[in-house]
Amino acid sequence: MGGLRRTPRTAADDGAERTERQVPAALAHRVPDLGALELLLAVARLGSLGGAARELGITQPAASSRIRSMERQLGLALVDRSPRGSRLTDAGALVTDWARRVVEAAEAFDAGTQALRDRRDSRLRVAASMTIAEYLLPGWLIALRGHRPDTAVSLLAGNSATVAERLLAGEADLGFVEGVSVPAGLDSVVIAHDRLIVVAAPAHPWARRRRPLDAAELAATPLILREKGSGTRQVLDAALGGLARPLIELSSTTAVKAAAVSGAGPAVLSELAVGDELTLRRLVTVPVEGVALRRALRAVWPAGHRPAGPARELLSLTRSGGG
Amino acid sequence: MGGLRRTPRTAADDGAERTERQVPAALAHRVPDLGALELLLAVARLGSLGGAARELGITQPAASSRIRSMERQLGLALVDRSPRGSRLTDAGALVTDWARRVVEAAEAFDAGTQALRDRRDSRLRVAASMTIAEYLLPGWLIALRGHRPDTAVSLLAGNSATVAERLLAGEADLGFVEGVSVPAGLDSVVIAHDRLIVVAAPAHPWARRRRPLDAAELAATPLILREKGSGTRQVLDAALGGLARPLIELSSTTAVKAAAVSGAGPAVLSELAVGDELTLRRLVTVPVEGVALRRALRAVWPAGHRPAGPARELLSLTRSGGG
DNA sequence: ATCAGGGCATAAGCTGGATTTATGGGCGGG
DNA sequence: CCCGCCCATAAATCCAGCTTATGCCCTGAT
Repeated sequence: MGGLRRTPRTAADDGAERTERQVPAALAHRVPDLGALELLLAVARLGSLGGAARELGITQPAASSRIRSMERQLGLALVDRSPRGSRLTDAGALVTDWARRVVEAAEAFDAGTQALRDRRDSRLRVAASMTIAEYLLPGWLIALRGHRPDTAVSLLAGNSATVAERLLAGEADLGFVEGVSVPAGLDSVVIAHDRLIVVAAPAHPWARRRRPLDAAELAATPLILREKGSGTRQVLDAALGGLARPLIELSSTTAVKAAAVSGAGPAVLSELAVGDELTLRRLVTVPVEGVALRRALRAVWPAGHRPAGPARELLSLTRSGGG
Repeated sequence: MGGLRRTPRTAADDGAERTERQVPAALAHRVPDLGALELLLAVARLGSLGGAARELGITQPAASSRIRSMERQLGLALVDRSPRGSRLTDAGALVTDWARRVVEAAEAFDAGTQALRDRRDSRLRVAASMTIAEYLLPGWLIALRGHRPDTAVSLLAGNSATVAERLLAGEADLGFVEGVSVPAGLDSVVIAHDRLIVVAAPAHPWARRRRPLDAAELAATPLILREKGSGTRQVLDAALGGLARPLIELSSTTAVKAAAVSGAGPAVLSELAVGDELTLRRLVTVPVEGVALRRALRAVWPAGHRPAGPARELLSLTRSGGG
């Protein structure tokens, strides 16, 4: 039914010599598409298939059929239909909760890509460091959309220097940086804090360590690190007195995570970046003491030009946020 | 193009009297489907369209066309093609990071629904309280799948009493509960901790509160709560001495969140449940002091029957996890 | 120099899933 | 007792994505 429609030719031909993948079929074949998940959320909220259909701008039979095929695909009864409405089954309630998380991630994706696209004619131009753009900004944009639905936002992501440059050139209205120091010519306010943590693959000796690492041990061990100049690296170098020894230097958080997961060595990363890896136990935190790995996340703007209008709105959404 | 194909008839007919929705078009029309996102991740990892196509079991032209149409849909150049491979553009790297979060949520969805479906013939039968089933278990299942790909797991979600019942009836091998006490006849181990937090809509007076609430104030104020008998409610009642005053009682975490977001009043919820609402600032935490709102999450099993085989495996994955 | 190989693009044909319109059957309130 | 809301089924349509079949580009080896 919902599975592979036909054995793809490539798989049939060289299946013998190909190494078997962990995931036998693509995820997309086992997970309903976003439209179906959205529909399910609407049904849960409104208590009726027809109502959900109206909200999404499709007809009632379309909604009915789509829910039904989702139930077939999952092999689960999700909604109890009755002549006076539809309610979620127990399984349906749980599935809907998981679906909600997928949809929320998709909303963040949407908000992010939209900002990346709207480079021109936008009312609010934001420049942000990579970590903030990656992990925090989409959520802020969704919140902003909730308060001011018609504010088009554009996003430029880069390092602290780029952010400062754009702000000073008048090409951005508000910036976000995570470094240790505020670039010259900018005013700032701390909006949140973030901690760097030491992580290692579960098989690494440090993963079983009880006694916290101290600065000397950390400085003496070669680590998987972001490149010099990144916000993360700056903080670490400052905390250790410029001594961090790189095992490898990589240019993205993702690459650092991947290297650490593969067991190449311990890494230092923002706690924002490793949530999933920790809960999946692909990485383990290594306790550390006596090292100042907390860092401030700051909103910045050209000195003297207090944010106004949409920029002020966004700023107020971010302050005292998470972290 | 990717947008609305045609104005749906319902929208054309009664658009005038319908209240305008926040979201003008369905999310699914603005976000590439999961297959495309998976493909993008594969391209990022492998550095070639053809390689990604092979990994997903499709042909190279299909991958090429799909990436291209995703770029058109998003209005962004995501990959730099060259005669010797493809690399992500700067925008592409950011988009890929956001895409990864969508795919991870989809993986959790898949792991969860699969466990819900595999009720029969599974090698490991898990019973879990709602909160754990909702927020933690899918991640554990993904991790377990990584270590033991062929372990079929079935999930039964319920309250603490149900979990105990199933374990004692031999219908489940391992359970997870979040209550204050361990049900009779079960052995247990604490695998993590969770805190209950008091939240309110940003417009609520408590949202601006600096001085922490104390137990007396909390007990004196009507709160949005889960029903009596839920793990959350048990902990709160115990912490306040059985005094929690309900403003409304609702039967799911989701319903409690929705009520709190809508401004009906303050609510008490697990911190696991409100991550997104806090970062989106739809809810704000209210500081509390002198109330023991920390609770243990426990793995449980029939007294004397130490988990073995797959159950032991899963248990070891969950211990010293997050929290 | 030349050729093989990996990588990407374009074109044409096919298929399946999702949608729409049209219609029918249950249940409950005025 | 009938009207309204809700859901299901049936038939026709349409589009998005897939496959096969080629062609071009670049690189590195012979």
